[in-house]
Amino acid sequence: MSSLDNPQTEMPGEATGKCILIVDDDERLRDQLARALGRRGLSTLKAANFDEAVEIARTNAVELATVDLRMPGRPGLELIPELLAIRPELQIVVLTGYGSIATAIEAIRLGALNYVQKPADADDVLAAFEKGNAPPLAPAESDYVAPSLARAEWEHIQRVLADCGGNISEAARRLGVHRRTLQRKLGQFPPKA
Amino acid sequence: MSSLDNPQTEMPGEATGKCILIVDDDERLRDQLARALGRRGLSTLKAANFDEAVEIARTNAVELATVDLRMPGRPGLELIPELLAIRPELQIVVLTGYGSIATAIEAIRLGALNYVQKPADADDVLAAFEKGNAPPLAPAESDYVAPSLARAEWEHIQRVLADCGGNISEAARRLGVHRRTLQRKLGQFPPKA
DNA sequence: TGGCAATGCGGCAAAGTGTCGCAGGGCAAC
DNA sequence: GTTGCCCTGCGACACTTTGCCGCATTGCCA
Repeated sequence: MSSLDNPQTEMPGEATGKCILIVDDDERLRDQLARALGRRGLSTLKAANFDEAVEIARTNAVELATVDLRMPGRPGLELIPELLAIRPELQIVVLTGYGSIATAIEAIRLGALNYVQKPADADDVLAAFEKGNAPPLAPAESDYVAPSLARAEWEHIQRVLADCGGNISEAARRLGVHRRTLQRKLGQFPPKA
Repeated sequence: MSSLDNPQTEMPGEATGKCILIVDDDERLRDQLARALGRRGLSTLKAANFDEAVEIARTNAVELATVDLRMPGRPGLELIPELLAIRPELQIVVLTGYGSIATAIEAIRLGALNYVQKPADADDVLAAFEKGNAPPLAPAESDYVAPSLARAEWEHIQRVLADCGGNISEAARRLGVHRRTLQRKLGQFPPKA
């Protein structure tokens, strides 16, 4: 258990040393992600909304960006072409709470590199940049098999919960289940498959 | 209630008269879709796998195509660049049983126009072609609200069931629930939201 | 300091689920 | 034909989960 095999603090990857802009309206998530990415050797910049992001992109030589879809003001989807207009070489990964195939497609069409659903940690984000740069047509066969009902339910719960900033009561309302029930479900293990 | 407003048989759309290639290994679904599209004024061609699709694309002036991801032999994802190499103007919509964001992104990267999950009828497919041709970022904010747990479960069940060709026993196995339970769930109403 | 909302947890009736079994239908091999 | 296999629908029953109550505690904000 030496520090050698600790992916938390030592990440090879091509991203090391690059400058990344993190756009998210949730301050806690933003700071947490920034800190984690900083620990992996990236230099980080933060923006809470459309205008801040544009301003920072104009004045800093950012190379990577993560963009939250849902923000007060103009949505993250609109930010993608805007950022690309400023810096055409920018690699953008969309990071969203509750993701849908429709918005994922939109994001890719608009020039995003990849699309990640919360909850996502720094490693997920970095992996998304790498996968986005890899040549396409890699998808594993595992993508072709449907998850079990329990698994699908758990994933959906996690997404909505992340989208509610961890607020169980709010998530329960959105999910249309009783708070007590959600609470009990969360106490269970994540189903394997 | 005149026949005027019957979308089943009278569809305006720009697709009318075009030649569409339907690639799907499930003969029943393929024929059904072909018939429905034919009724809407398209001329249809059918293929059951990679090789048949390539052959038909070579010898026919197809303008549109729907491609199933999962087929015996080479998967539909690989078919996309192959078809585009033969006919660069071809507009391809991916039609898949159980869809994931990952494969949707791959499909778009590979040049597909859009991505539709089964169960999908002819109108869904035509709508996908139209949406794919529309400029991005027009619509869609409605995608931002999470479906209820019951709704999400129902949608997942429908996808897997479609993927199993309507075979309830098989779907139950894949979903990890008892056949009797699936049977009971299917007897319920589709949840509204 | 008093609302207000969120959290965790106990308990209980109601609803849902797993697991039997049985009868019937379609289909391919013998 | 008939044997075997798998699918389907449905009834019954024990067991689990859910909805819904309550209560105590915590954090926030005016």
